[in-house]
Amino acid sequence: MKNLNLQIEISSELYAKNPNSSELGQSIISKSIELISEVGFEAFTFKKLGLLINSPESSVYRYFKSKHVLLVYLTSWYWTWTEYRLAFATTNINSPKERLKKSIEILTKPVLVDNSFSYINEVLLSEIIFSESIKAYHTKSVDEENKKGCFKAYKRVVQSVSDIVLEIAPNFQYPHMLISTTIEGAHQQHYFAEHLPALTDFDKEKDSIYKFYKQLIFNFLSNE
Amino acid sequence: MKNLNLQIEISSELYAKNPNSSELGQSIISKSIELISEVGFEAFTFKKLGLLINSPESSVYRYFKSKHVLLVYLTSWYWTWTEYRLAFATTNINSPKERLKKSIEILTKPVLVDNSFSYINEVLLSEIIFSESIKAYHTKSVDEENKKGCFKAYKRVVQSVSDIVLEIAPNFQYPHMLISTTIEGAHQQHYFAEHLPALTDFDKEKDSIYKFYKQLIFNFLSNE
DNA sequence: GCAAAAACGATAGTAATACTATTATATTTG
DNA sequence: CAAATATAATAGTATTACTATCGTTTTTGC
Repeated sequence: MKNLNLQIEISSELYAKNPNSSELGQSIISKSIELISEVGFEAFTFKKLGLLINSPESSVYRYFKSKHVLLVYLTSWYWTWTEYRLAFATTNINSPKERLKKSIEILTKPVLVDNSFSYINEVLLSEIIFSESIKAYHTKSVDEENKKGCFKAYKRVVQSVSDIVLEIAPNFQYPHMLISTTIEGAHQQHYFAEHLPALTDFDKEKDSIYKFYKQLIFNFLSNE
Repeated sequence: MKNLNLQIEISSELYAKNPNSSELGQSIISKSIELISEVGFEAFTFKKLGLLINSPESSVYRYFKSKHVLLVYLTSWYWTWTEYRLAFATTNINSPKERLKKSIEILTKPVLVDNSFSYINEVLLSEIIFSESIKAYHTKSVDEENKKGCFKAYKRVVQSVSDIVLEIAPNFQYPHMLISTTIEGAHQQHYFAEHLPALTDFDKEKDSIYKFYKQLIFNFLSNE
């Protein structure tokens, strides 16, 4: 996967000027990932970003019309990239159960190795997605942005994994619910483990979140 | 429950001056519920609230030191109230499965009837909790606020339902995960149904979210 | 290799937000 | 009824999230 030279293509709705098209644009992306993961999305401002990249705020605004749109861009990048990861992990595997298992792994475990997809640190990006992505669609402008297709990549991911679920249990009524519950749930459980441990279950072993959702899904489907 | 004259007591960490102690305080609470559910938490400001209650911003600040603290107060009120609802719904029922079922109902269905707990509109409040409560603990100040006990009521709710789960399956490893996944998941599925339907499953019947989580939990436990 | 276009940097400015501070008036309460 | 407390009215501040202008640099298309 490292050397395929894939281009993650992001819908032009999500930027004013394609950040992939210039050095400044690329450094806006890579440094904003660092800055958001450092200070959180609330405290992240284009002014601070400007200082980091030695450019004025106004230059950042030429690429993204607001910090919110930038976050939506980052989530879209992440889900497009995750689509590829899912495709690679499940291709050539016959057993749908095996494919589902691999998919659950990808959806519930944070990324640990930076494949260095060009200028993007995927480890930090996945941390941002896990802890901040909900803010990308929990706004008053969801409907409008959804119409413009800003969340297509995420929806495709949910759809493709739901399709595997339906291979295993063709009459199952809630495939999308099950998968979006798993994705969002895993993100939150990671957050709880770090900040509100009373809401989760303390784990000596690292993989308890993955194990929990794997078991949850397979138990559910086996009783269908 | 209506006529018990219960007082929901909220920890004094969550206000500068107890809003329950004066007319102004009570109208701050009731009108902020209306305003937040109307314009969303982001667009909610103490200035707009001041206009609604015919008082200056500065008076609101005497009760709550920020709009964030006010949101935490509202969620704390909701979970304290929900604790009572759970207790009433499950008391005198021997079967733990029956108690769990009733609890799931309370946790996953939005409130439809305003019991009119004094000045608080519980229907609107539950809508706020379903769509905005995540913003109360997804901040950089979680740890600090958690230490002060701001999220105790929520944790007690998760604990008490987890205890029922453990009655049914004493060796189950993930009771808190299961319950917090259900609570947060149900909230999100309601949001998805309204704004991002591709992430959920379209329902002719109204109760599909409740049914989904009920089935999820009982299938999980029956395989233990 | 040069003109036109595009991108960028530097700077200024604005409306709104999230508060804080001050003081005078009204209300409560012991 | 005096003292304490609560409230209203008003002003002010730092920060945020932008928008606007303009001169300089860089890119590009011929």
